[in-house]
Amino acid sequence: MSDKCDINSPHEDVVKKLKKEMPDAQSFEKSAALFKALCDPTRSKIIWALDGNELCVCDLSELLGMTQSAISHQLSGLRKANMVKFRKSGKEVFYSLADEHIRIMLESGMEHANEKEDE
Amino acid sequence: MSDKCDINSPHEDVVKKLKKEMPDAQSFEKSAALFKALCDPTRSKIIWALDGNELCVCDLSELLGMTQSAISHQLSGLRKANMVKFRKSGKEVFYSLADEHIRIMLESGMEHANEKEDE
DNA sequence: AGGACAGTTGAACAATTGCTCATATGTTCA
DNA sequence: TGAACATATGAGCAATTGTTCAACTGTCCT
Repeated sequence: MSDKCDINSPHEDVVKKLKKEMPDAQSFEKSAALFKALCDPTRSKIIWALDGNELCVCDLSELLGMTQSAISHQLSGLRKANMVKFRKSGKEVFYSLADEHIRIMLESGMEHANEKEDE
Repeated sequence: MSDKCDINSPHEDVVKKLKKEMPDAQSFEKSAALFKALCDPTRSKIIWALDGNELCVCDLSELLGMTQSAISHQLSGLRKANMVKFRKSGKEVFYSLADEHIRIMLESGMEHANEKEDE
């Protein structure tokens, strides 16, 4: 833990206030989980592609130029996080977005990232 | 790569269209980097705390109940990603948010994560 | 100068990640 | 039934992550 920084710091009050206002750990965990789905390019491509489209693993595999297995593994993670849902039809499995939030987050993330040409 | 799924798939057109519309790899990398700052609870707590407040390492360390070293390492990462800026004053180093986007993203992420009580 | 404090940094480590490869399941069609 | 296909999954592996620990830099104060 902290070696107890200067108790008379001019920031003591702010820290105290923040401690009270700070959302509980679980809230941070949840939002982190949401962002986790988007912090990997492969996953964000998948989510981008599924935005408005119902696609099978094979479609995604071709679109992203990646192994069917790699895609399937990622989808499995997104499934566990309730970010995508799926529908089986014969041999194929069609995936689509299960979460409205994640779509919105990706869209604004992509916007922001591209406004940020300053680095 | 893909073992070439059924070429006559009813989704071939969609895939073709998506291939054309798909943003370049770099765009995805950039947005992923933005989300990466937020996908870890420690980092998102730091960003939350710095939202509107200029805090020193020690303040953050006390607020989060974590080692000063752990905080410093995380800040170093956020610095490299241009997410935070800092100002030295005597022994202390004051950090603040350098990026408007990240603030907005965290806020909406926290909102969305908490609306999502359904799991 | 010397001690105390704030912060940074690098090495080390366990845990996690993202992928590949091989294999398994389940479906369609001849 | 058996071959071909779409997908899922587990083991294995290299790379990355998040933290700790110890050592270091720089500043203030006496």
